Amino acid sequence: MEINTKQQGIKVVADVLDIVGGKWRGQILAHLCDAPKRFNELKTVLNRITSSTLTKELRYLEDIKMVERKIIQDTPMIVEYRLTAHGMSIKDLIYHIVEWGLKHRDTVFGK
Amino acid sequence: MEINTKQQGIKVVADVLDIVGGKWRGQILAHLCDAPKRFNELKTVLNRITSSTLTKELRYLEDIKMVERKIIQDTPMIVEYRLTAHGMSIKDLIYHIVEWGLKHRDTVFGK
DNA sequence: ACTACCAGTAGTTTTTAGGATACTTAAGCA
DNA sequence: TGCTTAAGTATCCTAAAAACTACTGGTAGT
Repeated sequence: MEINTKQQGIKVVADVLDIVGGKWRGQILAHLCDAPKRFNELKTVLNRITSSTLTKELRYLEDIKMVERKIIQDTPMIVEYRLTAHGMSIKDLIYHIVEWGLKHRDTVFGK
Repeated sequence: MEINTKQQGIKVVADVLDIVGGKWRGQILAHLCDAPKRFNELKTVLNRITSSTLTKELRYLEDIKMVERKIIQDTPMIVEYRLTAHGMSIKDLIYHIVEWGLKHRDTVFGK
């Protein structure tokens, strides 16, 4: 199982990590894998993220069609974020990340 | 398949992305998945990385026991980097990242 | 009347990652 | 007598990411 077929593989790794990486994007996607969530739900569950950062990250994920923003009701404004059909495809990958993380946490995250 | 069992899952996502994320770590690991490589081999294949950055990243990966540094010969100093037994376990994950990336590149990396 | 909730926006400041540039040591080559 | 290779170090610097602070408007609760 060769990863680097004509240098294609490695570039893709960088691209994917651009989407899923950073301090918050992976976590946001992971939370949305389980169920759609509202703005403040995400804010609560993502410890210590600020409104402005959360907004920015969500807008980015919308732009690349991973996440959908749906206004449920206005006044009081209620907004729901959910994975798009396309965004759902990330679920498997996130699952693999979690699996690896749980298995190797002691060796790697230790100390 | 629930990801967030008692908030455990999501924290792990952040931790794993810390290891594999950033501009270079994923790429370095991906290259080492295929075969051990020497410092300057990595430097060549990772386009435009600087020596100091490469050194920093490799030291980090050593610290967390993902990568092993082996001096093959001194004067001229020849050093080889390879995945540790433990580091090998990342191969599957990288493979999944590549797979997702290749499948979804058009939708997400387009424009 | 006051307070909190909801989903943000605006502007500024801090932090961090990564880049640029110059330098090192020792051997071998020409 | 330099020039090259290998694997780095040491400093400084910049651009981007994220944090901090303050504010919005309309509604419901006490």
